[in-house]
Amino acid sequence: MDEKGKLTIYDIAKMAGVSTTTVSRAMNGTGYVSKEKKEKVLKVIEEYEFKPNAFAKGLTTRRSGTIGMLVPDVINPFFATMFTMLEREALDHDYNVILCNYYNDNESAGKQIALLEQKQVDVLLQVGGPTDLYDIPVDYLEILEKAGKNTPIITNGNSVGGKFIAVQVDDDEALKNLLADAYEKGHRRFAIVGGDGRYIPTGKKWQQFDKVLKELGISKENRKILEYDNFDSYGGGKCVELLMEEYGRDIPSFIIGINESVAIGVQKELVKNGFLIPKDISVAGFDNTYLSEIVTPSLTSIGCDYREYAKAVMNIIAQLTEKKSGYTGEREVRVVSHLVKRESSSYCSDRNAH
Amino acid sequence: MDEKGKLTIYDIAKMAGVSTTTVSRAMNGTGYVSKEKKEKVLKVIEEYEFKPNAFAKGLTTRRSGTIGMLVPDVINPFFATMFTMLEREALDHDYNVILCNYYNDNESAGKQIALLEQKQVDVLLQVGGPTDLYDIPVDYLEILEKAGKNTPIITNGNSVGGKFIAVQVDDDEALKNLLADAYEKGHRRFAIVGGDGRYIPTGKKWQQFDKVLKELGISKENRKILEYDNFDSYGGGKCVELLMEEYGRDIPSFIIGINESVAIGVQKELVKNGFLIPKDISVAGFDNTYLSEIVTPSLTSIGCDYREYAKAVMNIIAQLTEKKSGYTGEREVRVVSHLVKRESSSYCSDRNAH
DNA sequence: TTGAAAGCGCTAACAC
DNA sequence: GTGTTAGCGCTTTCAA
Repeated sequence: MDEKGKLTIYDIAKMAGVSTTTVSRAMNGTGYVSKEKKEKVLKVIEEYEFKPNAFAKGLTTRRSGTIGMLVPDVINPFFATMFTMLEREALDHDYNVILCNYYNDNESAGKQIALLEQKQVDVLLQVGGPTDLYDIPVDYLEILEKAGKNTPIITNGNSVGGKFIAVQVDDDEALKNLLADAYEKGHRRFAIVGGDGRYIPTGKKWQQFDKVLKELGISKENRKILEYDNFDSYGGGKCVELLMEEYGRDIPSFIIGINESVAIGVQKELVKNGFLIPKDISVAGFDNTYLSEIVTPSLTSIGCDYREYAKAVMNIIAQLTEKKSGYTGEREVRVVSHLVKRESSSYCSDRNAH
Repeated sequence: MDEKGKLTIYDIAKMAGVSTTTVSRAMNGTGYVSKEKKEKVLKVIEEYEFKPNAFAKGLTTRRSGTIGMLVPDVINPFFATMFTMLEREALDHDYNVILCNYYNDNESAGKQIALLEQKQVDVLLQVGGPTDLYDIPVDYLEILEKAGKNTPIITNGNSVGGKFIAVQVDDDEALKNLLADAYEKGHRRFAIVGGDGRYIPTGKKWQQFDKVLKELGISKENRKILEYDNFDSYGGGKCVELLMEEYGRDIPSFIIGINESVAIGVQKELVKNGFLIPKDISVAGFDNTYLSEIVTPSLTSIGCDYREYAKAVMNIIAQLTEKKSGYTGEREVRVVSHLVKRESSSYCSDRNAH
């Protein structure tokens, strides 16, 4: 027992009348231990609530049981939900998650990654931010690749040609359903607003938006893509302003925000300008966190099952940390989204206007 | 250099032509090192981007540079904001935060705490949940106290007679200002809804609500306290239903939700029932996260400066981990809240009705 | 001002 | 099946 009163494996070994090896084996289920000794050891451990020192363990095993997760902003419910579900899965595997916010500040991200490396995280998961870009900035990529030499990296965007593992959200089918349904309900003028085309998730949504509407026979000018380099509700409001500058009050009847925050900003600005939702304009968004549920009116939204996403990630991590062979699974995994219809979208009120 | 290609302090020592002791001293600023050697060592470290293994370091120093933070639910922006600000402060001190959600499940919390103990977190911070109770359940308290023998514990509620350190949010002054302003604007019938009186934050808000209104001469029946054991928007909606059951449409003109989520639920349910906010009813809440800003109408809210809160916590942690003396500061620290008025509260439309 | 050497608490060959 | 022993990579006495 050390000075702080903490038990060590030696104390347990002594009390159970066995060697430390046997204690270690009994705890971890590695190697042979007779049933009686195992029970004895486990009983002592339980009785004294022995908790092995993770530092000593990590020093020898070179595994920490810790996942480093990098996100731009947990205050955004999308990332919070991602984290929450991952953490829940991780706990089932006796993993912890160190969550790092980097506020879209690549320098801060660099510092965080260095700290995570020191702490010997078993894997680095980056959700959102630079790894979502088609072209990751070279300086940032360099930081990641250096870390990647010792630590596997998972992203939700770019796999950089298989260097990292990407677990992506696939909105294609759900977006198609959303648009088909809107068409069915009489909408003929659409817009998708906000976001930045350099980002993979934005790019994919745009492509599918354009493709599906084209197939439905919607003309180019009625399938408006409005880029606005901002992913929060402020950006959504701004987009409505821009639409009104262009069309006056005759703006598209179906507006999709590039993510949930943008869609909420769109709603707020529409209401401010006297539009009724969904009577005058229908609105939809992505991400489908609890926010879509609580805003007024509640928001039609496309999002993945976060639990499923977390399971996919944990599944990869489990494979990654099994020392036996290297990782042999896919370098790009997809988790599909679903459409949840709520109050913000409905029939087009003047289906013959256009 | 070990098999994974990672540098050790031995490699650095060799390259710099000094002993490992000197390298250690140069890195950590402990003990004497001549200027030249120090510079030499630091140059080598920088050049090879040496990152000392935190396990080995922690094994000897018994400090991890990690804070364990326990919250019921990071998806709730209140906790997310708390975490974000703490993490930012922590990073400035080269600390990381391991965030643990326990979903109001004390058993899960127990498992998380055990894991955090193994990982040798320097301090345990619990925000929300059982530690907010005037009477912490004995089984939970036992878990905490056991952990507390090796690890200092900070809560935002109960200090359990000085056993833990409590950093509390003090809403008293801001709540007084809110009520005085409402009175000024003609409101004479008030309600504070949601929450559970066994929780310290709820209890304190109730006390102040009652005290201030009494002083303003508001009768007992016009300073309604409606308990509802639920802290989310669902609970807020439910409270409006209950008020309407009791008063019909003649409900109090000024309704305060016990927290932000509840207030948002109140707003949503009022709108659903055809009330206009703030024309018919004014609404206010607590917490004042970005949600208060983005909901429609934006919500008048009372909340602390989270940055300031985080600084207070980090300040304590810094003192706690300075080995020299034990912690000598206060066992209960307060961070004051401020009132932010927004669209949801305004004049009472029928100031002479009661 | 510097370095040799002894741990920190655990795991994993290896030998029995 | 079980135990002995040699590390893992750092810090920290202690002696020089």
